[in-house]
Amino acid sequence: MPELPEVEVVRRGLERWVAQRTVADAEVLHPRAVRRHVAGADDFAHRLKGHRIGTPSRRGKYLWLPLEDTHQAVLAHLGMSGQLLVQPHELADEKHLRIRVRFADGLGTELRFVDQRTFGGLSLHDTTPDGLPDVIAHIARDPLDPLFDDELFHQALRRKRTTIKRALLDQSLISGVGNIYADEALWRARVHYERPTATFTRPRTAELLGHARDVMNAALDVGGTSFDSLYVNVNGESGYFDRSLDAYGREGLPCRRCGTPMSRRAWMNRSSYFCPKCQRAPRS
DNA sequence: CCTAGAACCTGCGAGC
DNA sequence: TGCTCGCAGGTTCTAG
Repeated sequence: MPELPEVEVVRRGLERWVAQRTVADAEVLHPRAVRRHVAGADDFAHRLKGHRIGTPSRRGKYLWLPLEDTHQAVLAHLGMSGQLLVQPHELADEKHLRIRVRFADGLGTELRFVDQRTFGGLSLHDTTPDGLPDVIAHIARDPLDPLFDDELFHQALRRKRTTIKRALLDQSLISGVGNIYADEALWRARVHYERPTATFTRPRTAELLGHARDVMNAALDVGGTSFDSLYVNVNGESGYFDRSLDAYGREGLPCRRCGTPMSRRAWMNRSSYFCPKCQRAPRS
């Protein structure tokens, strides 16, 4: 389940292995993987051909490959199970290979988009003057972005009439935080997931943001999180951070701070993990 | 306009 | 053995 740290690891891999290479051709093996490319699979493949890839960028969980000398970029989202792999030509196709990009050079490798559940995909979009694909212009900066505005985020929290975990997952307020890191940051900050955002003071917002950054940076240091074999980085190497998780997936296990058994609650078609003692429920 | 909840998708494991 | 069902979850769409 790639979240921001995993996507950044992938971006770095692409920067090393794919940037500055020219596309020879692209092959779409499953149309759903390019469903966000409205003009269709043939158009997607045709438009990539002959263009050189620039330096990959990322915002939140989106990453994109600029096409040099155009105002367009290939936008990628990994969804829940997507992988971008750089593989030797001769290696057998993965079972869930959806898109293949070949290059016009003698390096002997190709870029593959593999995705079991096809929540993710690739698409081609015009870029804004600052190089951002137009369709993700509404996505907020992520907490690891040097230009993320803490005060702006705090003011947005105060205006909302919702609860904190919902806000953390709202990509228009803050991007790159998924279910796992939301639970981790809330546990570290000792905040219950249903605390109303309007009750947040400036110091409490700052503390929560600090914990979100800490847990993401820790994951980044070890190359991302993985819970099963679905996630591997651009070179096919898994990153393992799961042993370091304090909240996510720990139902019934003792809280690492106070020893109280951790709880799980069904929430928005998924789960929230928290310590019932350290993270007190707000008065309702 | 704002917020809450469902839908999308596929493989896996539990239960019958 | 083989079936059904629940679960995983980021984003987008729809309903209220």
